Amino acid sequence: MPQANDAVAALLDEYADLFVMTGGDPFRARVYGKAARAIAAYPQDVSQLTGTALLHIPGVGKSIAAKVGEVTATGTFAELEELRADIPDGVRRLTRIPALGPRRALQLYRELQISSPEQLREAIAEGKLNDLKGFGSKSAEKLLRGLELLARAGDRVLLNEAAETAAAVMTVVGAVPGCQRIAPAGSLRRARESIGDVDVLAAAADSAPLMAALTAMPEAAEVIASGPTKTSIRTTAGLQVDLRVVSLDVWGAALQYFTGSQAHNVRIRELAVRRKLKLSEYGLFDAETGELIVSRTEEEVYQRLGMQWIPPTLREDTGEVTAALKGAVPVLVTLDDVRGDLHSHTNLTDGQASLQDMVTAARERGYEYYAITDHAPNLVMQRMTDEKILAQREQVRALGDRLKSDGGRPMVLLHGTELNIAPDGSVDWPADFLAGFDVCVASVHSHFDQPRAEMTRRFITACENPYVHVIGHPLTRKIGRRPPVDVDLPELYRACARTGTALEVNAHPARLDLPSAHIKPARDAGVKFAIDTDAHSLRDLTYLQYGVATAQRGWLTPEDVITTWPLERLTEFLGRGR
DNA sequence: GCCGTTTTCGGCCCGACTGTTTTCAGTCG
Repeated sequence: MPQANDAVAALLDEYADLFVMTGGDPFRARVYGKAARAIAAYPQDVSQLTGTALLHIPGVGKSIAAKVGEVTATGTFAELEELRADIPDGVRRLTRIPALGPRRALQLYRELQISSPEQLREAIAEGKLNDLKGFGSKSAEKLLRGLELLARAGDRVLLNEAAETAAAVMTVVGAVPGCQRIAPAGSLRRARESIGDVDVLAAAADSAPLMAALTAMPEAAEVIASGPTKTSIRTTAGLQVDLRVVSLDVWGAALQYFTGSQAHNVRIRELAVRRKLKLSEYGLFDAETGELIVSRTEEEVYQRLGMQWIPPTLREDTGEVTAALKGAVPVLVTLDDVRGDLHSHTNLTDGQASLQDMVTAARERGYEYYAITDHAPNLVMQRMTDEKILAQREQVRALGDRLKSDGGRPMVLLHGTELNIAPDGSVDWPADFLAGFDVCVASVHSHFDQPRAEMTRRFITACENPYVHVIGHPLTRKIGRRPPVDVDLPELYRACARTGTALEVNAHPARLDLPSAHIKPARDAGVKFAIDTDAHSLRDLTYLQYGVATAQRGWLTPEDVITTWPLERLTEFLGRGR
């Protein structure tokens, strides 16, 4: 989706937030938020659209279209600037603290002049909140926990944002004459769930024009450091980007070195030393003579150290070096292995796109099967009814039939739902109704704070429901924003393995849930996985890659992932126990 | 502010939970 749309959407979102803070009509604020999401998901660049064309975007009327035009012309709009003048930016950041919403954030600012998380922490420590109306001891405690979570997330960004920044840098720097190769490195290449700074490695005989291209980018707000081998900038979005340039003949050694992780590199270099070798970003050398042995490719470097090449997603020093020495590195699941998606939404509930558009986009991705799984009635805000979901089923069946006969790429449509796991483990519909679905994902959407024993019981009850096939976003965390639920994981894994219930690897970059660290233990307990996008828009479908990378970080092979299986085998899995 | 009619203004995803409070505001999904 066009980048201009993201920028416009961000401003509308900010306006909606500030508008709510100042006590504005919440319905009006909601319209801005809704328009922002629609614009972010809109396939055409809104800065290129005329006023009347803008009105075709759902939720955009005359007033918002005019603001979009103003943003295109000036980079902002007047009403937003007025609110910005009233409320410091830090107050909006306060609302990123879980349990602190817009109204109380503004209260903190108006009554105690608190305009940053740091100031809030101090105020709590000094007991200043004690005599503030509406804030009791529980509030202070909860805010402190929220502050901790926020601090841990720090200035790190989600994987997709880092990847998009890297892509922009690679497009610009890669186009400079003399740039022979360019690739992402660091934690981005390893696909960690959040990224502190973006590392890009390039090869060129002369680094100067590449560095100049980076610092000249309009997104470069600040040049932190600039030299012949490394240049660092901070983007307008506050993200640090490091560009390193090496000569092409040391590409492999440099890529290995800058990909890390640090722990992995330490392990590898220790191994080199024991073999009377020395490994650096410039190559693998004979430790005594200093003679260069290999440096051109990563494969050569690993091979000369007596081990298999290790996929970047495994380089965390969690057993991959030992495996590589034994020739036992698993053949990891790849994007090409994935045959379908079992979790997606349409605008029947909270998705942005129509059934037809989602299906068309899924088909273009080359899926063999694709499931529509809109929300179920117990998530009341979604207003789902039996009638609506059954009517959708008719549409899905009809569309599925058309796909078979229109001569296009074959893709089987599945009709499912995303159920809500109630605090007692029950789900929205009784067995006879659930039996009508091809696939049921069941997820926790509320009551995140249940004690471990209850939460564990809750999940196990859901697993034991024969109509529940997949547990969606199992830990329900949002990276940097909401902690995972407290559940006895080994118990959960045992229940999944016993009942043949798959755990989802939710591909959304804000979720990546089940988190990679938990995937391998679950796999070892006999659990199968579904890599799903949980797509709420056409763009979300492209996030599948992050789910695959997360699965790789969990050492998964295609055998472990039901969404890589042929339809026949998948169908058998979905039909078990009935 | 947008939408869809009821075609000119009323309704807008709705309910539960929490912590605070004596009846409810704020937050969340």
